[in-house]
Amino acid sequence: MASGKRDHLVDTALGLFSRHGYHAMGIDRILAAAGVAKMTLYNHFKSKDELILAVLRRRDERFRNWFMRTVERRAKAPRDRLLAIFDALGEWFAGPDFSGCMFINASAEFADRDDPIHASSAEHKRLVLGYIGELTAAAGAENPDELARQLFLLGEGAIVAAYVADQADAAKQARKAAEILLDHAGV
Amino acid sequence: MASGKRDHLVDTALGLFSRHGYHAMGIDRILAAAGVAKMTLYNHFKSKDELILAVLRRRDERFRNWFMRTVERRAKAPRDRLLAIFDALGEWFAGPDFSGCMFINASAEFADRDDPIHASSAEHKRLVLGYIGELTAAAGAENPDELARQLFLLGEGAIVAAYVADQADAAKQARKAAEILLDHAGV
DNA sequence: CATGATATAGACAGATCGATCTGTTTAGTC
DNA sequence: GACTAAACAGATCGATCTGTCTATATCATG
Repeated sequence: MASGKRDHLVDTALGLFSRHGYHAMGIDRILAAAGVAKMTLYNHFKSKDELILAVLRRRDERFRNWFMRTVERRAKAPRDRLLAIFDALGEWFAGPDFSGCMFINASAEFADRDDPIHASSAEHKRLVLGYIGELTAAAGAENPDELARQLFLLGEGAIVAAYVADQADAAKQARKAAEILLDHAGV
Repeated sequence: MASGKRDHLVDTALGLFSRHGYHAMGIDRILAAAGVAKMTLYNHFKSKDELILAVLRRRDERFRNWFMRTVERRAKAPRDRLLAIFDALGEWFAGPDFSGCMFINASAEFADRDDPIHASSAEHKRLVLGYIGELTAAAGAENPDELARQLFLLGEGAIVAAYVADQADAAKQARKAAEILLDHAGV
């Protein structure tokens, strides 16, 4: 087993950063929770920031995998899949430890646009938008890119509404708006 | 002048928290930037968290004032005012030191929903939503609350897209989507 | 001028932070 | 059984953090 410790460390950090934020969660608490020695961390990562980057990479991979699988399991027809985006979001929001989007939160704490952590978050959002663009193209929308961007805005807005403003049914509202946009786009 | 120092301190902290985040910005740097002694801060506030709360109260007051004035100056007809929401957002995003929404960012750093800072952010969003609801009601929408919530989602999504994903024209896209929703709502 | 409120500078306490270092133990392989 | 790589415990470092304290200075008002 090359580095099961590293994996375990990243997993533990993922949960703690997600629930408590990046600055507020110190490495000592992460190490204690993971049952891992400090030098093990610094053998695998140069710094806390690099651990955060590894966490974000894993979160991006897992989230997009889950998201795409859920959307494609919930619906088959292109239009239904575009609507299933918001059902998936609703499922996410209703989870027991929903703490907002780790990438939005990371950008909040690492405000400098040149910061690798901020850049990594931007890339994640770009990839999510790209996936929505695949769906709108498959649905034969007249302007698939524009439709994708508008649905993307509804999705991000729903995340904020659910997390910041505590609107439990934000995903449902976003879905209703999405239906109107889809109708208008002839999808 | 009862407490010009207090005002100046809150103003200085507002700019620094906005640009660098809440945990990353220590009080020593705020005090140095404001040219104010540390005891002056602790005479006016019990803690850093209370300074943050004062900053958020001021930001809420200023932002909503600016937002409502801008919307109402840009347009007179109810429908046009609903669209002007997104012109105002675009103006905000294009500003020289746009650093996202201080309330979204605050919720990211103070994740606990019971934290007064998180609660204050939720209240701000509720007030913004309420204002949009006034506009949709004035526009005679069939279901003004639902329309308001959907426009609100587009606005929040645009903030995230502009800040996290670096989409400079997010407000323009949101406006296009809003037009479709307004048409559909018979406004 | 005197007084009392307010602000000042700066040292200080105590905790915590990220990061480094040393030396030991464990696990797997030749 | 010997060698090696990895993880271990834990001391330690310098920096930074919030918050407290003291002693001095400023200033408006009676």
